[in-house]
Amino acid sequence: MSELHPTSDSNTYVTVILPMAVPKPYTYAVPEEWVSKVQVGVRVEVQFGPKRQYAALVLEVLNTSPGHKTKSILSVIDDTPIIWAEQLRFWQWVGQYYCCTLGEVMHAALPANLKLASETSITLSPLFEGDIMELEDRAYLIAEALTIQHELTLEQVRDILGIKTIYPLIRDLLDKRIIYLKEDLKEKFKAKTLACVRLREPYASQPETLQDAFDKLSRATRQVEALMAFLQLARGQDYIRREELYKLAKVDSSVIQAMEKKGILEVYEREVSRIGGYEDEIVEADVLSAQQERAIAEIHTQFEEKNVILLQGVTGSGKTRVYVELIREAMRRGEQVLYLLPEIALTTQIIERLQRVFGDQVDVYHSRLNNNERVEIWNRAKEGKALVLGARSALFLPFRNLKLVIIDEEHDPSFKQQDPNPRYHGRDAGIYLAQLFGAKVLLGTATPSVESFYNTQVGKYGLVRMPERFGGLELPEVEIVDLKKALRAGSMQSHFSVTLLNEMKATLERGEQVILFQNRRGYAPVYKCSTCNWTCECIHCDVSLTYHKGQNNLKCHYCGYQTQLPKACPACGGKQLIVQGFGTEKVEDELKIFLPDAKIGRMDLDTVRSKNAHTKIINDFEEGRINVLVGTQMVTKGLDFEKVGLVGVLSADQLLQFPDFRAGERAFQLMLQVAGRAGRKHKRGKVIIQSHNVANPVIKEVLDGDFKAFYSREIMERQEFFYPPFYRLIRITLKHKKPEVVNAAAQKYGNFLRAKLGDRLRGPAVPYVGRVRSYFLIDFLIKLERNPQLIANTKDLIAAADHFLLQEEGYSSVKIAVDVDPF
DNA sequence: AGCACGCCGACT
DNA sequence: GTCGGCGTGCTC
Ligand SMILES: [Zn+2]
Ligand SMILES: [Zn+2]
Repeated sequence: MSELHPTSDSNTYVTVILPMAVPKPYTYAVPEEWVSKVQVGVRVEVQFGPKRQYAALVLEVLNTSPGHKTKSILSVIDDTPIIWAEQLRFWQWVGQYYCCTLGEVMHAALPANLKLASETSITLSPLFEGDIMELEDRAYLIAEALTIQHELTLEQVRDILGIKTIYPLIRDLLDKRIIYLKEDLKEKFKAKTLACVRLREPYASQPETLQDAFDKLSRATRQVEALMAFLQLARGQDYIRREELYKLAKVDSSVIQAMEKKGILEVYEREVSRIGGYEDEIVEADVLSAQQERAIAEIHTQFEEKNVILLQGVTGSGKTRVYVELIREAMRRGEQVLYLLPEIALTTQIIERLQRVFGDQVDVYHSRLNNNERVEIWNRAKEGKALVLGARSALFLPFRNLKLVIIDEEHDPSFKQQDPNPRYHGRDAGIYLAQLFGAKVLLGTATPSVESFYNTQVGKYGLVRMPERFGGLELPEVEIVDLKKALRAGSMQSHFSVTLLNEMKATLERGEQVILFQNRRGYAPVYKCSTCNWTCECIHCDVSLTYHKGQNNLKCHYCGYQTQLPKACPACGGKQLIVQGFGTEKVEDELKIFLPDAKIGRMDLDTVRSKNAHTKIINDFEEGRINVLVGTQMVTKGLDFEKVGLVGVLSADQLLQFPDFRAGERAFQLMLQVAGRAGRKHKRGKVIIQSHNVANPVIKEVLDGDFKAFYSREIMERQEFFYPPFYRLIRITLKHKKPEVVNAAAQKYGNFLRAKLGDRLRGPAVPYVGRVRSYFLIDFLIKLERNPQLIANTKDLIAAADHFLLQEEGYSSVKIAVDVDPF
């Protein structure tokens, strides 16, 4: 069963990282035959436990026996390391800083194709067209088995071949694209296109020839109708979608195909983000604005002293153009650049813009790629690809000469990984990574995070400002509507003040567009009995269910649980069930009544879920098929604002009520970001913010667009109440299916920590949502002065507390999540 | 993370 | 009597 590989000992050993949550590295012996190939950073095939094999990563090569029994590695998978020394050091920092194991970091860092394990499934590539007879013996056996069985786990492959060492072979087959990992069936990522229809020549450029076309079609009535429908559509818009034509002319593809054959129409694929939008003009402009020139010069000067610079530029100031210039310079020096964005901001628009400037010098790394594409980008980064545009996880790519890291939308909370370990912050980890490489960091945003701005104030970061919009575009005018007053005056129509409704009407009459922001999806967050106040709640979580009118059901936004609407109140039998609060769906619904002629669209998680929906909504908005767009925070990103005359924030209160210390900061950022969407080329845009609590200082600061005032007030509060950037926070969450177990565990765990931490420990406390996915939760919060020794000791203490609790009888199944810098 | 080992309740 | 539930500990 556990006999070792029948090879001679070499007295060479390796310590390896296993791609999972085991606490420490493990040591394996290296048989003579593999000694020459083994080196730090290559993967080796190892047996771990009685029956599982993994691709582990070599952390060290040792020449002395570890003094305990070892297994031998089964093979060396790679000829060259898959990561450089810098990445290994980065992994170690991430593990230490964010309190997780190296294995968890490895798991997050490597693309799936580099993480083989015995349960990994493979399939034959549908694209493989070679003759399997020509494959080498073992490859042939695998390929043959796959033609019969379609799918095999690596465990089964091992059985079929009857040998232990299979990973190098698997790697080779993956490299040659003969096999795929199972989850790979994701289709190749490509730029989104829409099928459109246009006239062929000469009809397109010479309208007078159209009569000939009609003559050609004379006997085909359906085709004549289709052509008329086409011409009708063409009067209102530049591009006509095939779907639209089908709908209006009530024809199907056969009719259009017939017309294609006759040389009248043609169907073509059009890329959705059009060329020549306002942002494009800025990015590709040959001439820099004076402000951009100044910013670039200042960045150069400040980089001589500072490693990190915060570039604070209003929406539309042309920050991207500044990045382009800095990227060009780095490329000329043969350096690598990483351009990091929040995942949702990584839209086709920005990708294509950079591709138009840098051609194939740019790679894009994001979650929509399939496994093969990921590995390709991985390998090119290792070979020195000049520019990688990516989301958080791109930090782990094996750069070797990284000299510039651009982190755009620096303030965005989605840079923080929330759930599985490592719970790292893309911006903070990016700054550390840059330091490892001696690279410079440019943080860009219109609304800096309090931390980053603080760092500019204490001289740690440089600061460069771009206060004006490119091409003299004016910043929008902001108006606050006091909902208390409006309510008293009886001038509210549901959630809309008269001010907002009138302004919307006026905007639409001028042919401009409106964006409405409400940061909550669904119809209403609460569905309850009007007689006894009973509320529909999730059966797995302690939250009320959100009513979704479109699907006519109730949904939990924490676990996805869905249920039908109750006919009567289960508590009192009452038949009067009502909603409370409102989300985007309700806003959309009511607008259809208040503005019957408006073309209303909605953009939130529910409407963009299907494959092309997101792109389609953005495209509809850009081309005017939507003139009122209702949405959640998604509307703050990727929309061309050229024709947006008005932005409305329906409820600022909901943003300000958030139960953590960042509520004010988030609200300020979101409101200014969404306000930044307003602004037309030649006219000033307008922003209306509705609030019940106009006395809240954040409202006034947004009104004035006054970041400085916001910052000064906020930073004082942070100091007074022991919050970042003055104090460091670590949140620890205990979870268990039984409330009494988690309560008792929290008691013990808290006592253990409190003995050393005293008042620095807050809790135990039931969090805002006390039960999620059937797990009961208890939170602790540790507030630490910014003293490296204290922080290091505390992390050790937490590790000790975890160990202490888990070995205590009855608590071994309590889950502990440590989150460093949680908010 | 998985997997084996071991100790208690409810079935053939 | 055994089957299988989970709680516990270990994996080089
Ligand atoms: Zn009731
Ligand atoms: Zn739930």
